[in-house]
Amino acid sequence: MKSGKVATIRDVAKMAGVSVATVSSVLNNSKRIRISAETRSRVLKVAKELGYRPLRVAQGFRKGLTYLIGLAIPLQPDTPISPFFYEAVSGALKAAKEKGWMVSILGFKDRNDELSLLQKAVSQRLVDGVILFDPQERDSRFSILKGNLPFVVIGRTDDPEIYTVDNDNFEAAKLATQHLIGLGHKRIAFVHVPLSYFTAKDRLDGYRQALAEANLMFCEELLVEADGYYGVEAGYRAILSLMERVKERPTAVLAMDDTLALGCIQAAAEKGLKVPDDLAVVGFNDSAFSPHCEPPLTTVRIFADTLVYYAVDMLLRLIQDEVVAPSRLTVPTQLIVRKSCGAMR
Amino acid sequence: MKSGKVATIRDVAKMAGVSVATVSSVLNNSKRIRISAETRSRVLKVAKELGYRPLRVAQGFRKGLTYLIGLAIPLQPDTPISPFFYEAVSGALKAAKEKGWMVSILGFKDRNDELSLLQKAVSQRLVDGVILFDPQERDSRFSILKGNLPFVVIGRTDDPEIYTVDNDNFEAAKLATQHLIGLGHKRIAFVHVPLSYFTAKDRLDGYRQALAEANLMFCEELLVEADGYYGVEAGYRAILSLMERVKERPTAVLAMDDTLALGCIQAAAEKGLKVPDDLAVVGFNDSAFSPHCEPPLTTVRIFADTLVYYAVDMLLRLIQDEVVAPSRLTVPTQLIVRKSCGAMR
DNA sequence: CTGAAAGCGCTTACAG
DNA sequence: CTGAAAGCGCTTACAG
Repeated sequence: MKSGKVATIRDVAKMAGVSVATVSSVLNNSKRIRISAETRSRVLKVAKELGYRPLRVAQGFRKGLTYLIGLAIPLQPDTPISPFFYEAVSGALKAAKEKGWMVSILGFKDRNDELSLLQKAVSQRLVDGVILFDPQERDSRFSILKGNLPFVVIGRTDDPEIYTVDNDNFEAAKLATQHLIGLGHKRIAFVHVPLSYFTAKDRLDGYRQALAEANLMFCEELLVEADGYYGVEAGYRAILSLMERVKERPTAVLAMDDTLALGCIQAAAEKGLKVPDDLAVVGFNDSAFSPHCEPPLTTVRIFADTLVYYAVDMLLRLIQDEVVAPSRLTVPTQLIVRKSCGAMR
Repeated sequence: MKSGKVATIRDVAKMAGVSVATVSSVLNNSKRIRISAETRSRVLKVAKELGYRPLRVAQGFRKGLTYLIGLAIPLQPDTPISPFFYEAVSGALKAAKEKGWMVSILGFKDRNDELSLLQKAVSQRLVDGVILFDPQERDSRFSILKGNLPFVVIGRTDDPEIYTVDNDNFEAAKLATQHLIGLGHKRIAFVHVPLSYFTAKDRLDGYRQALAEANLMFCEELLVEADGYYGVEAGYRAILSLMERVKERPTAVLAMDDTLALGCIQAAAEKGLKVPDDLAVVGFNDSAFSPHCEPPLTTVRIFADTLVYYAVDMLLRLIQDEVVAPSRLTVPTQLIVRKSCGAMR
């Protein structure tokens, strides 16, 4: 199972009767240097005959590159599968492939694990750059990377120097809320993750803006933070605790994720509330189960692949010291109306 | 955003007053060589002070390694999300991390794309080894890799020289079929992917074995090949076409994947058949939507993370020329009973 | 027990 | 237009 011997640049040079420098120049199309058409075609022919391709590690070593982009992704076995990251990988791969880079998954269990991973990525130069997800306020990941390893964040940050690609969370939440308002709802709960996450903050702002524009009162009591970050269980507990402490029940709920939304549906069923009649539910992410759960879930689709495609494209420019025009990109979202919001009656 | 200067082994050697060879030996704990405790601790101290960690590419280049494992994974934007691969990545990461390797996703669109990717992986040594999925008869991927790049296959193969880790498809399908037989079913349809895939072949065998042991007749007409490989649509079309051409309808269906099973449920609903009363349905994979669809899907869970964990572990031994005891490992599966099979009434 | 040196396979100034 | 040489940062025989 050991690898066979492969031709090196020296073999090609020898067989073509030129120097290794010439072979390298031909193969890399370096404009720095002009090669006669005759020499060029001879080199190309020999290279082809020998099946020669430059070793990636050798090139990388020489140029101080790994040709690897790292995706820092949470990967706990017990966590609900997130199609978001599957799509994210897909988008990253597409952008990387176009420029000859590869994608490596930097999986971590928790925040500390992520930090030590990034530390390692910096000190050992495991990758040429990193894509980060889910930025928070005073995000300690940034200080590890800043000045040491190029990175692009999926989401929004405070720091204008940081390159980001974000979906338009403000607009998305505003649209979803307006959709519910249009359906006649006045008391709309909002199930969110901690507001230290910019995503949560922005969606809350969009939610409030929609209420304000409709002249509806914003009620602090209709906000509830899911205790387990994302997940069906967390959504279940969140909406139940809200129901218990509130005098007048909400007639609709906007949840920051489909898993949270699903938890709300299950809690409603248990309380004898029908979805969407007694409680309209809208989620985020258009997860794999969303079209198939009962009732099918109205949700805001995030284009994770597009998001990450642009992020990796940006990152590769940073790595190659190209001029990167906008430091922050925004990708729109899409409201997918199904039955759980009650619009399809 | 450029990286700052990092200490090299030479810096450490100079500051510790030793040679680079000594620093390397200390840091790598090479037993080949004995270092005085005093020298060792001095080197360690200096290395720590300078925050020195050997550059991964430099080490790799020297040793002819990339420290990268490639996962050859299908990645079409329009394909249903497969939690299988998400779990697979998770398992690969775990095994790789334990031995200091990284995981790179080799994403491809179709078979040809995969072949050229593997070709590139070989000629440019993009990775040290590859994990392959979904083996077929006369699988052309093997000839590209054999003798050129170590690889382990998730699934079964004909070639005894190839290292494999497989879930027990025969037993899984047998158990699922027996479960349906136990529920009183005699006409059980089997929706499968092309039988050139060993997974399909083995499951068909398990299905037949269960029928035989229960003295039920095997009816060729109850077999149907999904035309679009996997996917809800494919399952939908498959079961409908079977229903049309068969004189007596099946009362149950075993589908090779949850997406296919879901398609069967939707087709049944359209035909006015109730699941599970008129048609019991069992799938494979325990997908994200399976607990949440209507009715919740009975399914055979595949432990993709375990499967790939062992595969990567095996692969790393092959790469490091360690003795690899068994060349083929089998991981059990688990039948998860929900409502779609009718056992929960 | 430790050091000096070779060399992994490339690319890139530098000569000519 | 092309070649000879340096060197990226390590590890590993080889001396001593």
